[in-house]
Amino acid sequence: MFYSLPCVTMPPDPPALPGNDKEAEADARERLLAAAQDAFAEHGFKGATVRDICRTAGANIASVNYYFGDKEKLYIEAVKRAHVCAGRMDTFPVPPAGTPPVEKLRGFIREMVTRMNTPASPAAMKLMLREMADPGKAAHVVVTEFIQPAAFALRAMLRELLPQLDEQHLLMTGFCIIGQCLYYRQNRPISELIFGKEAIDALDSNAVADHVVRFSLAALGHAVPIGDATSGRKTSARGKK
Amino acid sequence: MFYSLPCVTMPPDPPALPGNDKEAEADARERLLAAAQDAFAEHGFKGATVRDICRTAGANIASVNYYFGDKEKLYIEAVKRAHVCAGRMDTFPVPPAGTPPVEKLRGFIREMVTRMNTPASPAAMKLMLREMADPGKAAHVVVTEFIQPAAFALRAMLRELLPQLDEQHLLMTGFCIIGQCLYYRQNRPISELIFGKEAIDALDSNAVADHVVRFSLAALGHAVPIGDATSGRKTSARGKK
DNA sequence: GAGAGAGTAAAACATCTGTTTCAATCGATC
DNA sequence: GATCGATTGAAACAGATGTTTTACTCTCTC
Repeated sequence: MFYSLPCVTMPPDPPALPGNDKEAEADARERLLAAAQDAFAEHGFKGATVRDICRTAGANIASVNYYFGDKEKLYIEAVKRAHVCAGRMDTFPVPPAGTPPVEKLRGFIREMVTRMNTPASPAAMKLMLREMADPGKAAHVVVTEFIQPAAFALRAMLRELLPQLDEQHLLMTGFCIIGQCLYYRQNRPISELIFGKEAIDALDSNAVADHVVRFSLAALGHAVPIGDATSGRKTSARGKK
Repeated sequence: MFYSLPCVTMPPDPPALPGNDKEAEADARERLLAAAQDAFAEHGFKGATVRDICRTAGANIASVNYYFGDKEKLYIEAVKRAHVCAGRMDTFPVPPAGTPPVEKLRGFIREMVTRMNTPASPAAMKLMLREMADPGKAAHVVVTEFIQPAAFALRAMLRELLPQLDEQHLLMTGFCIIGQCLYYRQNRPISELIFGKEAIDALDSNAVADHVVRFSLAALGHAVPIGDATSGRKTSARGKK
């Protein structure tokens, strides 16, 4: 199992904060960022108010101007911080050389689903998803540092796995996989409304990861299809191709 | 091909509007709803302003109070209207009796992807997706009338197709399929940022539908896996089970 | 200890936003 | 034509919100 996280797994300390060797009280700037992250995640950019953020952070109204300039710059910084807290996607563990393509893909999907469903910081993940659903000024950061590396890694794996597939179908295949990974978190509230909160809560994160892996690999012909004998864990099941 | 739409395919006239036999000018209430739909779709509930909506609708500020009471009630009505414009999911065409389960599923997925990617009213779809991503007071309507029927229909098909699967895996399988259907529209802006607008625009809606169908059916063992011989269109390819 | 500079506190500002008020207008009915 | 109800128009209101200003308090340096 090569995908043990080598990077941050807990909400990390403020990354490389100058002069932050204090004991208990965090920097005001850092408190503002943390409060902003929560508030923006919960209410969006428009919905969150700087007054509320400052109150939560125990700082004065003027401090957001002092440290960040204005609300929007604070927002962008909060998103940047969130993408670190949520676990940067470009820090995906690299499988050891010689790992079979199918195994690489399996590890990737598992990692993706796991990170989505049990993020180190739920608020950070929520904020990132919000920015993804409605890209604004901060989307560039999220895409460049968080998503694009993962997307390109996935595409490389698929190309290795399906060398005969044209670009467009390769792209769509990646979307099919990512779509599944994103669904559970992106649409969890709605799923709960449809099927009831209990039914959704009952879904174990590991079981979801396993299922998405099997579904995707089966679609690619590298696992036993869903619904077949329960031992559907073998890698290259059918001797086709 | 049984899934030709029997219901609305164009932005329908205001449904059952009392005394609307006029020629050109629409009811002020209807103009407000239309403008609100666009504004809320574009900027969200907080971001859209009643002043802007009224200006677009050519109505007075007081009219939103007069016709709807307040901004939130206008929002709810706009969402209700949107879910009609976007094509109610409970109006899915029913396949003729005796249709094989696989064909039913194939038709369902195709219909779903098509409706998502080429909606009658893009703004309406955008507003619905917004409400789904961040469920508020209007989510209940969207879920009950738009999504739940489709979700239950899908689950019934899957149960018919995979009778030996337990409830949880049935649920997850449905999520895997819906996740793919939703991805392209829900994350189109981000996809464009990652791979470039041209690459995404180049994806034909029909090709996407075909691909999602094949990916899903292959995962269920009812189509040739992705990457196999290009003739992957047969229904029950492998002679297993 | 004086001075400088970083950080904080409280108030004020200007603008925007949802909502309300109240008079004016229009159209049909008696 | 007068009356009544529905609808519209313009202005005003009250509150919230992002931002700025100004004075104050530390802490560190000289």
